[in-house]
Amino acid sequence: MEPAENNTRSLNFIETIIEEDLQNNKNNGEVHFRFPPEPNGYLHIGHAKSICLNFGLAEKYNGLCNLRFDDTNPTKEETEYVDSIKEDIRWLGFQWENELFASNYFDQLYTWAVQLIKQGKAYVDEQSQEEISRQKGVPTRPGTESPYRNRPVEENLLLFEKMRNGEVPDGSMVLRAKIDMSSPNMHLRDPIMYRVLHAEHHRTGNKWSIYPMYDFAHGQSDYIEGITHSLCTLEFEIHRPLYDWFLDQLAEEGRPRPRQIEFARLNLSYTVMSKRKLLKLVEENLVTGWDDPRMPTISGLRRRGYTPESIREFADRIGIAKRDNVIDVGLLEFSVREHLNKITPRVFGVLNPVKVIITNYPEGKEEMLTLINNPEDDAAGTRQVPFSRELYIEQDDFMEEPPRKFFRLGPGREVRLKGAYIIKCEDYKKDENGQITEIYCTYDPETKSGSGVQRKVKGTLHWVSVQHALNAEVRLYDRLFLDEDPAGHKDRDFKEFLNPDSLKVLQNCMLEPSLKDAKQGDKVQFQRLGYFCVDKESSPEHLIFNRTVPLRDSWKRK
RNA sequence: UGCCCGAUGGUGUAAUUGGCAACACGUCUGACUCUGAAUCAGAAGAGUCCAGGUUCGAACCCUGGUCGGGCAACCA
Repeated sequence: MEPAENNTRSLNFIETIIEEDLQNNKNNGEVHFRFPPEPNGYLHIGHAKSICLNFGLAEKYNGLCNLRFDDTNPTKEETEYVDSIKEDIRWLGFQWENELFASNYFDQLYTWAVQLIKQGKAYVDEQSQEEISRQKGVPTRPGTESPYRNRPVEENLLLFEKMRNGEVPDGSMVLRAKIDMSSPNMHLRDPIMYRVLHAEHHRTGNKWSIYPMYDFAHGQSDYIEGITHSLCTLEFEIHRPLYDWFLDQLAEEGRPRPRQIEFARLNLSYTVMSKRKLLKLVEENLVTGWDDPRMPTISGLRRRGYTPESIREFADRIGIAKRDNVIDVGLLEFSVREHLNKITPRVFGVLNPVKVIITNYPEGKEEMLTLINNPEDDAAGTRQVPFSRELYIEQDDFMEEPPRKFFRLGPGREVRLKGAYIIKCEDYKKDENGQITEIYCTYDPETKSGSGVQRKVKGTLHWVSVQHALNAEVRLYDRLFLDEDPAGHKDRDFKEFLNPDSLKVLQNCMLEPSLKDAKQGDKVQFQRLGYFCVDKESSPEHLIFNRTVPLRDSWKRK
């Protein structure tokens, strides 16, 4: 196997480590990863980065990747989240080797805890939370030792037993590792291993009244599963000495010993990424749910019309490193456009319709015109679109007093109706508000598309035949926040930066009839406008399209 | 004022491990165009946080600073 040889792309720092390990035949040349979400919320694009990293590395180096739910805190975790997480990972296109739970290891963890007690390396502390936290000291000053720190092993054993048996109330006791209260690393100041929690666990029910803390569970879970490279985000860097300390006590010779490696989490401009903040948006109904198309959640992006391929491509583009970063949301948008451009059929949809009447086109006549479905994909074929005397075009495509560089319709101007004819604006009608109500045009029968005419006009418009048009609702989504870094302001709440126009709902949009049977999730390009997909709330009676992302627009930008 | 990380165009990531900074997004030109899209061609934009040092040669090594992030939950 020569992973990197047919790929000239340079390695990121984690791949470099892995290839070194492989070369040294560390862990018998095997690599095993895991993605370890806590089932306390929905996955977001930041998790996607981690998923793509772990599963991607497993694929690249012919290894395995587990899915492990880090479910050590029953007060926050729910099955609903387990299910959504699995769905999202599968949707992204990855398959885990084993579906596991940290709670699978509660017995083993308990055994290890007892072992540490017996070795005099753990003790039961009966002080209050406040007391313990006070003794912990501050980063710049050492802590002080608990009065219970040196109680006899037998007593510790007995008390720990009581904790497990549910004989003591929540918060009354904890099991602590005996390490070093004066360590400059706060996490080494006798960290808590177990707390008493009389809570029902989503998997173990009421079996336990004590639950291990992250630090006592994570590394050992990795070890049990034979994980070789345990990848996590930077905030766990300071935990690594503790991760290693537990393994030093418990790991046996000859078994793969996991190595924790930290990388920088993803930050995206114009959004927030913390589960807490996302939960807030959901709870306060500032969005419609975890899968609101404006959310950076996987389910939100899916509903918005993103493809798994585009997200994986994005994850690939942003790279892996250790420095803090903020990725321009434009890069995400570029990634979807790139994919959608290749795969979506082009269709006509008029979002803000205004009627065009072609005065020299026979009344009652209609013809079927042949349109190319996707110029990027010959296999996509063609479709028939009805043309008739009365059409809808976009309001934006007509101006009473257009500037020179406006290539669209205006009094006396000519444009091509895509796939149809060149028309000329002869007249128009306004209502009392100055709103254009009807535009009168003549068409040139000699200019039918495909007839070989050479006459050129600068502008090309999309259109929909009035009598054949499908009525639809279209939801235009924009970024959720107006500020590049809504969570980055010390004195302002991130919600102050919500974009009031992040959703515009348009009714009575006019679509070409081929969209009649569009199904949930179908993706199309409304020509000249953007990429859209059929929302889950859509029905044949009431079509609803979400705008995934607009087309690049070098006209509007000026 | 402790400890741990980090610092390369506007944004991200690279640089064959010491050999005169590359790629992508973005921006700007232009070509093409029956999508002002896509595509194609080109341009601008950093001299690698700063100051020393080692070296024929430093983004890479050393020293000292500066700035940014993280760490004081019975959360993960």
